[in-house]
Amino acid sequence: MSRQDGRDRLVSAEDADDTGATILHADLDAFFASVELLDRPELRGRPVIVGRDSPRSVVTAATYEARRYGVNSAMPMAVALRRCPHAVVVEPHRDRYEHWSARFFEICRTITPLVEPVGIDEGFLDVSGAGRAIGSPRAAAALLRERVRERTGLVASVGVAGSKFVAKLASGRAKPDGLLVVPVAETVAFLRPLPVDALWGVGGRTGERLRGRAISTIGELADTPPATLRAALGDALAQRLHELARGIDPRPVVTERAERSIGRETTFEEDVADPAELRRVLRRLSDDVGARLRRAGCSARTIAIKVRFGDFRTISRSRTLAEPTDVGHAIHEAAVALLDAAGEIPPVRLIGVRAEQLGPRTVSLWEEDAWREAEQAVDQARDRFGRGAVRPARLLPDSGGPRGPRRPA
DNA sequence: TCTGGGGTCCTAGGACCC
DNA sequence: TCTGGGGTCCTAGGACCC
Repeated sequence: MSRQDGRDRLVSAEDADDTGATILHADLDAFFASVELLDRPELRGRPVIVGRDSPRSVVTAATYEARRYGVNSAMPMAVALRRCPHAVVVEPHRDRYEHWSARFFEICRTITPLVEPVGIDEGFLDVSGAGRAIGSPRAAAALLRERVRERTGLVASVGVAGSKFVAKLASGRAKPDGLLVVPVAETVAFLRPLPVDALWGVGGRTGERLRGRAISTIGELADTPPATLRAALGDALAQRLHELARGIDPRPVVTERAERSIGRETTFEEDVADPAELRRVLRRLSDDVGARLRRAGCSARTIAIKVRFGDFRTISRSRTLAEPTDVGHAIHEAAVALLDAAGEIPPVRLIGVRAEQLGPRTVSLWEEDAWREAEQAVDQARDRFGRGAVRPARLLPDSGGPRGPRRPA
């Protein structure tokens, strides 16, 4: 895999053959860190790490100056600071990232309406139908980079290829501040020498498993009989990887995708053993999930909890409801029942709630209606006065809260 | 070194139905 | 009599991605 510090950067010549290479992958360089630099230009040129200042936090993003010291995303903050003690640590500002992310995708849509966001800071563009004003795929990529730089001050690296997967690899190789075209005819030659970890879907575990079978490069994987691969990896993954390794990736650029789950989880600074405390936190998380379901116009059929213990062992429990819900109160009841059913548990490091099996909102018939109305009132007040303006009394510690609304007669 | 939070997809076993 | 097979749903866990 690329080292992420830009040392194996690869960009293509002006005259690279982009015939048929109609997929672009655009990726903002060191996005969160770059946004922080927009707001604090005096930090330019210094190693900057974005992350929370908390004992269990990890690196959210790092500038290239910090990456040169071996600092990378998802690394524990303590490790990062040992490697780069003079780094400047900046707390994340979600709302700023969302703002610039929206600007970025708007600019992408000036190139083509066929834009598929992937997370907050990258996306695919299908430029096969781009008009004369935009030009060839390579010209489209160059124009996109120019517009992003002019209109945001951020830098996008762009990969241009015949498929999503190869375009994504190309943008990764082009970083930072680069543009790489992989000519369609050279796709397989480009792929073969790369390590298997470069394949989409190969992480630490699968990489190890493959190397254990003497499969280290994409070329070696492409040459492995499918049956051998299936035995090692299971049917679905084996087939996907075998195709990707031979440059086969027919996935189209999709502009919209339905959400499949909505969840919220939190890690405690110190493990929590007190069941009452766990229930209170579940309340907060459940109310948040409910609010997000209502905003999305969804109801959930299944509620799941996730609990991680001090030793990092993690369990999940889920339950399908008699009736779908978008009400925090009902989500909380289900979550607490699941937690109780788990029995005696060790102290908890992380707890989370997730709403699954989402569908369009359904009208509920029972007591939830009253809860739903109460929670909608809170939604509206929050919309008017801002987050944090309203906090149901039952969320306050030790209050026990008022009694819930009564079941309709 | 000691591991966040938002997600997606896959596997495997058991229940249940025909 | 001691035992089929396919399909679907549910649940738990795991790998992976950004």
